[in-house]
Amino acid sequence: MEYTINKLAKLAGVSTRTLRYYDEFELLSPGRISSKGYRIYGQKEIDRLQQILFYRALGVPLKAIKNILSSENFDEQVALESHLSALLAKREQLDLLIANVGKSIRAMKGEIIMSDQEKFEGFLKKLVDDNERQHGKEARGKFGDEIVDRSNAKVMGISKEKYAELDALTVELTETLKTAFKQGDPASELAQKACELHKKWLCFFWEDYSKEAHIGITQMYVDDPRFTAYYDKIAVGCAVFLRDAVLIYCK
Amino acid sequence: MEYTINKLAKLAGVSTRTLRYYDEFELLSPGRISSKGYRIYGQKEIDRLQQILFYRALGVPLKAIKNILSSENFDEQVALESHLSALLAKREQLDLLIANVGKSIRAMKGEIIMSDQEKFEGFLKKLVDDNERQHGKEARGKFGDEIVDRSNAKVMGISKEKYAELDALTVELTETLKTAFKQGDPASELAQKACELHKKWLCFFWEDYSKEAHIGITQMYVDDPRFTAYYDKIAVGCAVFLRDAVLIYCK
DNA sequence: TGTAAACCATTACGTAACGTTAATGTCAAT
DNA sequence: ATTGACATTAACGTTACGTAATGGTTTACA
Repeated sequence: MEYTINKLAKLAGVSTRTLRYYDEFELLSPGRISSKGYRIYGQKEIDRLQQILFYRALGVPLKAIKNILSSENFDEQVALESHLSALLAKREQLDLLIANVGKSIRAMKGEIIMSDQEKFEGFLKKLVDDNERQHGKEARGKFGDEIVDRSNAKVMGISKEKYAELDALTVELTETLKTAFKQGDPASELAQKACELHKKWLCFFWEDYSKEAHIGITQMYVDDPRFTAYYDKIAVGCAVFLRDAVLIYCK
Repeated sequence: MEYTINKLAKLAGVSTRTLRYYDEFELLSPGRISSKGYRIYGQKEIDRLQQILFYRALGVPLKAIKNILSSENFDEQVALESHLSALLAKREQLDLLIANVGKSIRAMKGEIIMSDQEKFEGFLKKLVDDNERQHGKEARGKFGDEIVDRSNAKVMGISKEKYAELDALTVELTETLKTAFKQGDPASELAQKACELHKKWLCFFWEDYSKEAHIGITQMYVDDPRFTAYYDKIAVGCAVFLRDAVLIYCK
């Protein structure tokens, strides 16, 4: 089967300009030229274009593609197989980005807090592993493996409706806490109500609730600058206030 | 936390040139300038850079990113959510490419033959959407939303090793089915083994396996010309053969 | 058989998003 | 006081095409 430039362009989903450029660049020359100077592409060129587009989709520069395809020891099968693993790697990278966006959405909803580093995790595949591991370690050190694992599983599998519920709860908690903080007494009724809401909020993530863990996590809000920053966004000193209130609540 | 240009560049995994360019382009200006003219970035800028890189990763031109971020009614949450769906679409595109490469490898091994059109399928995203949507619709009609949704989720989350496993399984299934078909008896041991392999293959995508669904889908292979074509590429009449074998298998 | 629409060609300037180099000033530590 | 890492601006280079402008060719059809 032979194709003119337009036919091939449509088949492959590229512009004619691209094909002319590839010709000029000597990356893909037409199989033959018609009597009036038209470019005619044959089977060989189609297959080569397929290869080119494969590599292009991977972000390989045209110059490099040229080298790859013209190298003496170019084994199509090996090339495709390594190509496949490159694509799979790219997908992993993409999955990371997706996870990161999901995380950002949850962060915005106030469900979690992201550190500056975490904010770029999706872009830095290298750093990710270590980061994640370390972050996990921290939390694990304080509350044990099981709770974290189960809470993770719970976050992952949360349903749409649950999400909305959680969202509403977050707003209520924030508002209550803000008002209680203004009054200034951690033992006040409102402050204790905030504690209850906070407990409910935690139970979205925890399989088992315990007073010790509740106290532990609010203490962590105070100790860890990232969490402190988050609660202090509501009002400066709020993290400490919440911890004090929870200490009374759990007494 | 404040960052100099180099610190921020390392944190975010971009070059300092890029940050200076973004400044010049008025896409991301430093929060303040030191007495000696150094760029100093603060929290606000970090968050903005994160947004920028998100969109950049999607291939959105900087000019457009500028518009998006500066638009009056820019709702971060909505933006992130639409962003997420864009990423998911991108992954679908990538999955298609991966499938295409896998196909090419098998084509090279002489197992299948690809038409010129098929050779470029992975690159034509426009066709994908319609296809995918139509495909989804049909399957939903027959098995209900839930199974499809869950199976999608499963495909999405498939890992590298799992993919290799699936690929190997596909090859084995094809070979077994081909041989069994040649013998001609849907009740034969080999045909029943093909059914078992097919079940295993399905379980890669299905959360819950049931005999009814198994029979249903093989019937669909017969009813839907696209699927029929696929299985008949192995051998003409193969779709019917598989359905008959599965009817016995599930009896 | 004429003619418009569709398709082919080359030439050439435009662009996006930085990379790179050069020339020079600043900071921290020895 | 020097050294090396880091900061600045200025300006030209690069990649992979897009987008005219200008003109010849093929095809459809009235």
